[in-house]
Amino acid sequence: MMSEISRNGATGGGQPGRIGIGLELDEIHMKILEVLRENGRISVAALAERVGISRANAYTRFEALRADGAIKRFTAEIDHVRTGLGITALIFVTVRQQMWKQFRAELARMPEVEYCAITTGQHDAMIQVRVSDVAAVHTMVTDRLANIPAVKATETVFILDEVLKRPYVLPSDRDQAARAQRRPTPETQGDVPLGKMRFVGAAEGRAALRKDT
Amino acid sequence: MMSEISRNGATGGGQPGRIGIGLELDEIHMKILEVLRENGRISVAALAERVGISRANAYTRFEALRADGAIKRFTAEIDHVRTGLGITALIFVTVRQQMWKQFRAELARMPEVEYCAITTGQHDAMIQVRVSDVAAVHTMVTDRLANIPAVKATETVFILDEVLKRPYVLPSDRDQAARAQRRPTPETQGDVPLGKMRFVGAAEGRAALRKDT
DNA sequence: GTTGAAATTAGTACGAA
DNA sequence: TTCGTACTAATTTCAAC
Repeated sequence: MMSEISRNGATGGGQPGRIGIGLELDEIHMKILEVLRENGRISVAALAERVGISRANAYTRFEALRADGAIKRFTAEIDHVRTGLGITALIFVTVRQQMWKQFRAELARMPEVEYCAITTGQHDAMIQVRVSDVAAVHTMVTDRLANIPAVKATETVFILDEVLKRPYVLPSDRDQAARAQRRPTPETQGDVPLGKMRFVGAAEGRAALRKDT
Repeated sequence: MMSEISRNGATGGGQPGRIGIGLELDEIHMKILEVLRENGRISVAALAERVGISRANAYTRFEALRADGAIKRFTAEIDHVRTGLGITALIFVTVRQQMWKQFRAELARMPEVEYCAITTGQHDAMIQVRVSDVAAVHTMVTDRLANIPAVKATETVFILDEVLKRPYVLPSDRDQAARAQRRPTPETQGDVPLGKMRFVGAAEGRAALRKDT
């Protein structure tokens, strides 16, 4: 039902961290992942053909990727609107320090939470919830989250539209985007003042896009 | 590579909207989705057994769910750290009104973007990116996003840890959480001041959890 | 909506390159 | 390692109930 997933170690960049433990991923492994993220139910035989290796090899690599953990699981993407959970919201949570364990434990008891990440910045965590109506969001925030001592404050935002959702990003995508990257002149930074990445004041002229709460 | 997905219509709650078009989802359909989101590669035969229906019935329903769009696709969940994309960041974007089309078009050209949602609140959109190191985030924001005229401002936040990621939330989960919901007293709102859901000031005593930019 | 049997396909094992 | 083949087991299809 729930799953602990890899720590990022956002300081990263330097040490290889957990990378390299287990098998080395070559180009063919990446190709396999590429196919599998688009069609998780493809047969290994068809996979072998699309990647250009023998069936036996495909079975070996497929199993290796699974055993190594590079492939964590296979899943079905579901249309939430069709299943009656058409409302999606993001709740930014400020957590009392040293009460993280409790916060995590409570999260596990909330099935409407699809995703939770610990973030830098103004808040400590972001959770994404899927519910049937806007009232359920309010209930969730005021009744359930508010009852967790670890939660100091929240800020809720509704998702109006999910524009893009890629199955899973892979490094090989970068290569395909190489040409897309060649644009007028990289030096010309346009008219957008983005020197610092954080806390660029961004509250102006967006009176629209606001229909709730 | 990219996929347009369902509009939420956050006003929701009232009209059934797109729900009901196509097939009615009964309890068994939900059970099927439940199994499939956890194990997208299970055989239909095994699925039938776990759900408690005949194989022929399972095939019929499986195909119906696929055709109807309730199941959008099957995908493999990949360990990003193992594939070399260990850094995850959220970029909140303020978009110039009436330049949304351009913004979306540019998004499609950025393979490092895994997710993009249009939100209410302080910003207009949130995008999630996966890259190999923190420098790549900076490059992405200053070189690529800054060059899009539609982008007025951005605010970047790093994800330090992904605590929870459910394959896909279903309404049936709510039922299982019914008992979890029974807690001391729902009226006792604890010590958290959460009357309004939005813009509860949340900048205090979180000096830690900050290692970047 | 179910069961059971045929046809097809998937998964395994092993020797050769 | 990877490939090709033969073998075994399982799945999917299609029929009748």
